[in-house]
Amino acid sequence: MMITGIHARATLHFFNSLTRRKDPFQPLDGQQARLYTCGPTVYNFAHIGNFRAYIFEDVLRRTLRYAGYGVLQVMNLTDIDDKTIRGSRQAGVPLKAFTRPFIDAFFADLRTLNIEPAELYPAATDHVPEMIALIQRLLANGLAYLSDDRSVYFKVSAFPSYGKLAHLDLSGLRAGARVAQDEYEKESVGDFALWKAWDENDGDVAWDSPWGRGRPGWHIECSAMGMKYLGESFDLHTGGVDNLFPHHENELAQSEGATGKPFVQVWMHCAHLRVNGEKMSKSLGNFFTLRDLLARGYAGRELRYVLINGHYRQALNFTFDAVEAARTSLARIDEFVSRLTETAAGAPPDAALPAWAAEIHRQFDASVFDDLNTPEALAALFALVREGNSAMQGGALTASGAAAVLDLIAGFDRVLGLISFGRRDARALPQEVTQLLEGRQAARQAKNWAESDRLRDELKRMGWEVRDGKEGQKVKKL
RNA sequence: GGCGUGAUGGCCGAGCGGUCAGGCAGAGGUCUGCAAAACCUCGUACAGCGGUUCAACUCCGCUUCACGCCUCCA
Repeated sequence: MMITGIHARATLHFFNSLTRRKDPFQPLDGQQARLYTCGPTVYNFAHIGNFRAYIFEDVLRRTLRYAGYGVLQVMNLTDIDDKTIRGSRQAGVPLKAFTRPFIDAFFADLRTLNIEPAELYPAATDHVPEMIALIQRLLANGLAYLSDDRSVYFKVSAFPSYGKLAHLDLSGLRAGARVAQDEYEKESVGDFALWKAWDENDGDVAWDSPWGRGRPGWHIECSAMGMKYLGESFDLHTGGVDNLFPHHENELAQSEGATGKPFVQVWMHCAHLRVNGEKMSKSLGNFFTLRDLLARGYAGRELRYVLINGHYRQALNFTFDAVEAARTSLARIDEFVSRLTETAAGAPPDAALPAWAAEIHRQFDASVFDDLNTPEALAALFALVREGNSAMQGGALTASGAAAVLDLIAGFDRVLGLISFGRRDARALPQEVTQLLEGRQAARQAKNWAESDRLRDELKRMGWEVRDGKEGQKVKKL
């Protein structure tokens, strides 16, 4: 790929939830971005709103690589939590057996959406010792305490900067209904569980610890696994906005409380996907899983297009009209790539792009490097489609020029991930199609338009679209 | 109540103090036997009211409406 490498040391800007500003970004070690992305809780199929976050993270890691950085990404699998435990008990199977199918489905869904795999997918169940060790550090630092029921809580009042990520002042926190049941175990309402003593709802999901049988709290999982694989300080931590508080706030407090070092350089959060103006969520029940949408005949890349057609920090309203529009838009891009490929005819790419393409290249890079502005990047892509088609139509694009533009578009797609997957391979035409085309060719030479149209209709019924151009008939599988 | 986000043309969706977002849909045109594709042209869009400014969709204030977080949630 020609463009690889020329972006080395590109200046990236990301909006940091911690500073609430767009800040310039550099990996701490100058080379490799270490990225922690909160993964799925594997008690059910993920929905398209969840995938908005995973696609945002995918665009992030692709952009980092496009910019010339290495990426080490960790995405955890949350398999210890109230819902996975409840599910496994209801199903009457061990926890690992209960979560396995949802983990498999999750990975299948990632492939459907052309989401690049992370380097590591650690599961909470495999990291309980690390979590216990971290809790011990917090106890030693006076930031945690053991309650009467042998649970361990984080002591928020002992960590003065608590609330700095979510920008919340918890001094006025009032006890809500949910909090009340634990209240007399905790010293303060804002305190949260690091270790939960076993209770009957946990069944046989329990681990031994210095404090007795029990299980880790949700937040400690990400701190422990993040630090294990990415170090005590790393570059980027992402998730949906609803993770900002309490989850990420707690993670930050636990991690910095244990190490005394800054935990994460940049926190990034993507906005919600809405349906009918409301957040799409499992608790509201207004969600579509990827499977639901595939069953309706939509393709992974069409959904991916819809999800990157809006900026990640802006709420996005999911509509079927938008998916239909995505389908048409993608067809136009595919058509362009085909024409370009034909024009290039295997020629080696020119060293320099045509001037118009070079300008679009600049625009594309500026867009994605500025806080992942994918809508603008798509606009640049369409500018390329328009200018390129125009140039080819006017015979102004040489084979080598077309090859160079093809390389450029392939470069764009390293970030967007829309073009190079989900397209049907060109296959040899079936015998009967070839015959009909030959018959049609003869009819056309005889200017027998009625017969020509009839054969075109027949081919269409068989699922082949024919177009007539200067070079003769072109056929495409519908 | 606290913190925060948003209101852009039929739909989706960027953006900036002063020449264009972009896509889809629609209208007209070029090309074509026709069709398709492609290209060209076409929309008095920036919630309302004030203010700042030579100039505001873009900055400030207020109003209205919508959405999110405030210990399940991507």
